Amino acid sequence: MIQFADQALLSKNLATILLDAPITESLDDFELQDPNEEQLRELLEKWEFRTLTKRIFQDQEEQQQEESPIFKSLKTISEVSHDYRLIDSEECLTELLDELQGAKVFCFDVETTSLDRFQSDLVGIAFSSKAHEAYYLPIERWPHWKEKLSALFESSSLKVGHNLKFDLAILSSQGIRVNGPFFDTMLAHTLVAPDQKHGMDALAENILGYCPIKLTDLFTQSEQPDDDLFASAAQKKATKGELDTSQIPVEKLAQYAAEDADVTLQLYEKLAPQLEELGLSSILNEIEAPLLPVLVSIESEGISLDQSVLDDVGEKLESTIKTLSEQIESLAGRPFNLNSPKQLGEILFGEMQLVEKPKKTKSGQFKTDEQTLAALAPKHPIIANILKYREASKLKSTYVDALPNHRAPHSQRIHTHFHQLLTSTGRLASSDPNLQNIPVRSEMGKELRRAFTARADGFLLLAADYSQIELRVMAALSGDPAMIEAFQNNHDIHTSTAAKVYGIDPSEVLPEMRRTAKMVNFGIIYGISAFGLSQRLNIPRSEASEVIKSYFEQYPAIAEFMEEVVESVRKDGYAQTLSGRRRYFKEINSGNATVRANAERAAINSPIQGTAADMIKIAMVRIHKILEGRKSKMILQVHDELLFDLHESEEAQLLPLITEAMENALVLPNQVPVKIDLGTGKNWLQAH
DNA sequence: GACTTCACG
DNA sequence: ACGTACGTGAAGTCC
Repeated sequence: MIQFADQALLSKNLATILLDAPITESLDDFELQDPNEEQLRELLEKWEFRTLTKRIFQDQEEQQQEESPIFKSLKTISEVSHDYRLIDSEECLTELLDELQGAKVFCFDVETTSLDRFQSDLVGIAFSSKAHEAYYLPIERWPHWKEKLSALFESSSLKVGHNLKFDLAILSSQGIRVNGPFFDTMLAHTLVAPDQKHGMDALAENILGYCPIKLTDLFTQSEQPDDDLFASAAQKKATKGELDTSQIPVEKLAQYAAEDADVTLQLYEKLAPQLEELGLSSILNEIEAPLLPVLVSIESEGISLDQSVLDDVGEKLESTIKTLSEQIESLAGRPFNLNSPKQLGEILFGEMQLVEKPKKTKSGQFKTDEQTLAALAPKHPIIANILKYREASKLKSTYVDALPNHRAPHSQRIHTHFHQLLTSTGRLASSDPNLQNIPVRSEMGKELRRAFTARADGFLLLAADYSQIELRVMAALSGDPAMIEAFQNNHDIHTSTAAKVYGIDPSEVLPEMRRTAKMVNFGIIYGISAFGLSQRLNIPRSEASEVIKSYFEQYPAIAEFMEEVVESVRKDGYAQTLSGRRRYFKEINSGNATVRANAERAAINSPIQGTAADMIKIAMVRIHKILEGRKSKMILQVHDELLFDLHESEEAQLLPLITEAMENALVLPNQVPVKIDLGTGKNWLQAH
């Protein structure tokens, strides 16, 4: 029941507060002068007690005022009622199970001692299947919790959670099998509003108008629970250590955990229809949600790292770095920090004056990137040494030195984090460590791939790559007959392009021509410009223009496709992949030509890169099912490649199954075939 | 924390 | 006249 002491005062202050608030829809009808009780009630229901008090408190804190009348009056408003229960008896547990087993949808949220998925203990699990109602089960008090709950997790109910990858990882490490379907409110919100924040607190406030208790607040000790809310806000930065939830009294934690589960379920109820309205449900239901357990599995498997290989490569790099530093400093005439682009720029262009007018970066420093330096190589021997130093130094610090620190204590393997919807195109991203940018292009860099090995004797690494996937996607989306024909006849696409562009027979294509054609093909995917191409190929812009013109004459449908994408983004505001994944471009109609051109290139690239991402994600889901119950495991995804720890006994059987799953994950339009290259070996280098 | 550079697809 | 290839993450410097 909502009550308030001084209606007039309350409404005035509420209006002030709410005008700054993100939820404004209900304010349109809000009569500021004389709000009636009904309107206030509506607002209060939307915002709830804690959200309001938080805002008022912040306001008061900023102005360093005494406790305001509004503050006092709000204390008299009762919270929107909820029923959060600590499961401390068999009766209560039975009640939970009865309720959840009958529910088509329920939400759960695990509480742990740490955010590290491999070094945290399970403390408790909260459940909710109805708004404003939730249960919290403390693991400590239920030694046989697995037997009690396993059927629930294996049920076919829709499992809702926020950042489910974490919860699934924790439960999986406990040996609990959790069956889908899943609905992750974080993923859902990322699809619905990619530019906003997706943390639960942000969502609770922006979507539900509700401000949940912060976990950090539970650590502040207080004699009077009533004052916690206000005391903790004042000292919110006081405690920022380990968030070990097992240190919190169970009754307190129960309220927090239950609230999270409750809020998450309420978020699901809001987000599911939004997703449906935008036509994004199938992306979540058919691709991203099924991918969750696959990523959990990949991350938990990890990959073996052979330290002796790293040591060998590291030693070589070390001596290269030492020799080169000495040579460079002697050529420069004085010692300086080789790792500082600023200092290097001053040496090369300030002191040595290698060029008339050196290129500058945005902030006015001398440019010293590889492209700039490579052009200066003939001018002075120091340049070649600097480039070699840069390469060695990069390999040493980013890979040789850093990778071993990521070895997990429990497995001695490397477990990357995959970010499912971080990118704007739909690709995965990998971090801590990033295993999607392990060197392969340079000879020295390649050697590092020998350090990534099969898990044990009897296993091999299998690399399965999509061949030219983005060009195939572009051929399919554009429907260009010439490019489609090249793929259907399994021709080398760059040679074929060179032959067309130069008007010669494929047999007459010289390596240089093929190289140019390859750059053009890539350039097209990136939303080509004559300037960009001329830079990469080191040719005059006029020449680049000619090549592009000839390209579009040979592949007219590709030119049309590019225009159509830009046109539809101008009209609808977004580009989409074959599966309907969207990316919005608000700058597509910018008055600034540069900004607009950037948006246009990104818009052209999006459906291509994004469709390829859709395809491999679907393939991963399919392959994960195929591998169920087998020794072989999927262990990595690198955009167009999947890496497996393959048991030798399963090789003959699995290779065709994996190939089929990848080839047919997403059927491309216009009969464009999809091709897979396979390779095996004891390490990642050999597997290619 | 911004900036620069460079590893990958 | 302007200033671009698309998408990422990490390490190092420097303020």
